[in-house]
Amino acid sequence: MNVLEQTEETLKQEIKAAVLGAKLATEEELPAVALDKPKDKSHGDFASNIAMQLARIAKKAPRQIADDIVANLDQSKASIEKVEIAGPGFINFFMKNDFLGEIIPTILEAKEEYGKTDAGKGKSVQVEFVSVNPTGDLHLGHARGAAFGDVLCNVLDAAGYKVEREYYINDAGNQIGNLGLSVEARYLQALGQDVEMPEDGYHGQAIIDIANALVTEYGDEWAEKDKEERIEFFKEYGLKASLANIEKDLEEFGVHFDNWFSERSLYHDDKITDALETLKKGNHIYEQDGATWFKTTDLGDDKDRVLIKKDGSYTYFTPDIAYHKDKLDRGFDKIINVWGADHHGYIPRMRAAIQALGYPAEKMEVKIIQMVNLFEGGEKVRMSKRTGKAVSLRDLMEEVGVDATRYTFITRSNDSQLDFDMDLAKSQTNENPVYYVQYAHARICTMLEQAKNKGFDIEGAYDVSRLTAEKEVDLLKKLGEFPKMIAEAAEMETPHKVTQYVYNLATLLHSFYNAEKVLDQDNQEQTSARIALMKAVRITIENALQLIGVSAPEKM
RNA sequence: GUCCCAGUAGCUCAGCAGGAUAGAGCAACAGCCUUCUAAGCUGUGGGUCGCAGGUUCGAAUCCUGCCUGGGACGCCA
Repeated sequence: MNVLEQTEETLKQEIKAAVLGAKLATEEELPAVALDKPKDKSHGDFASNIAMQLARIAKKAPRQIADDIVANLDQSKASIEKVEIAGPGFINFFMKNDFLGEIIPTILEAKEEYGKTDAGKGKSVQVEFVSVNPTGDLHLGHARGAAFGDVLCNVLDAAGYKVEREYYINDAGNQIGNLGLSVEARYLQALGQDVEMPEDGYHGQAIIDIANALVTEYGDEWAEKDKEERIEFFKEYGLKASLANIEKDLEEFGVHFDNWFSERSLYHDDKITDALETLKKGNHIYEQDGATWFKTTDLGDDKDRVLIKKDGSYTYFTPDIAYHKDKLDRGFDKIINVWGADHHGYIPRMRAAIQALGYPAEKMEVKIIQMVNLFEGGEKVRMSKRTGKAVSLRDLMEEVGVDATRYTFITRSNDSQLDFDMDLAKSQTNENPVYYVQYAHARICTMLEQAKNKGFDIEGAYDVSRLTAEKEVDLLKKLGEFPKMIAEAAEMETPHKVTQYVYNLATLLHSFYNAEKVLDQDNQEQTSARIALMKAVRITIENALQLIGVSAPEKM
């Protein structure tokens, strides 16, 4: 627990004691004491709405209750400077700023560990994300999902959860057959033959590249062979090549998976028959029209779903149930699926499956990533699956860069659609928030460099009580919030809070920088205190950027 | 027709585990570089929080209905 949280906790205890002391409510009646940070500084450091909440219980006017509470408050214990009652009955607490003095030593001590907490209490969470079919490149939408999933994992990890990142490889369905046919067509085209792409073929550049690689490696050897044998070979070759591409792109994007789970393994390990058996035992299965059905309507879905088609093959759903059973059987406290918006309709049936498998529905959580609209030159770019014309993750990394791409994706809530403006993301101007934050970091680095050159002792003793200027106090308070912000982002699964936080911190830094001079030969004490502050800000910015997966440059 | 997401400043979006005068960036306007990086700072203007009800001491936030935009509703994956 850091200083700020400790202060808050003590204050809560004192308020509770005061309420009980004033006999406004019994222990059982007392609602949880909540403190929030007022937006307006004139409302103090913390505000409590407890008086309003007690109005009904105590049968008194909120302001009267607030008076009673304040009268019973032992102000010495919680390092309170001043208490005010305001508005309809808010109690505003102004804290003695001495508690802020702890923040800098805490940060300088913790370094890259600053921000981490045990808020998650070691609970295990598995996050499955990206999981793109291995049939081509990752496009814009996948990139958003990748960034979101990865940063969510970073945040969960920092907040004390045990996190596992997993990619589910759909290497067993029809799409792999189509992949084989697509590679074949491209291969024969590369050899100059006039063949058409299959109906549900994959038109992306990635397949053309794979076909070209085949030509380079085998020449026209495969054109001569038996068609069936050829397609079988191309299937496996295409699968391997696609996966390698995907993994390479993701690694370059800074996304690393702990586990790549193959759908095929579910067949080999009899996991699918096991899962079906479990459903059958629970009486969730029936036969109709020559197919096997899962009665998901019993569990909140709006229609029943086929598991085994008339032709005897499984639907996509069936191995996916087995996959989820496998995940749950592995004993995670929670599994999170990050899905594209086009899959949201799939949630009720999966939730039904979770329950039919004997798990509580809440074990699985689905985060839906809304669509990304691409803008270039002020125009919305139309993507076409058929022609394969789409902006890929690779394009983004090459044209925009990893930092700006990741940052941009994490600025918005996952359930808002996102306009991705290529020109803006590429621009190295003040319109682009990622540079604004990185600039703050680089600025501090330059200052510290200068301090060294000018002979200041940047490792020496400092007296934090010298930091009393308004902008210094603002910075200190913001720095103190960092661990709590991470814990909140983890609990609410809202990684975009991190970009918001670090942007605000950068704003305070820039503002401070313009108002105050750090290095002052005539004021050594103030200088050492400010150097320590700058170091703490730098560490916090770097840690925040680290969570987002964005670099913290020392020079720009 | 059913379901999901969104609707907040001119634009893009935060805020939505109910709280005080609704925020940020961009755009607009006016200032700040002989001084640690001007990719920066300071200030001004800008709002029926889609609409209508309801719950509440209190609603952008919760509930219901409607409107608009996007998406999903396969024995495809």
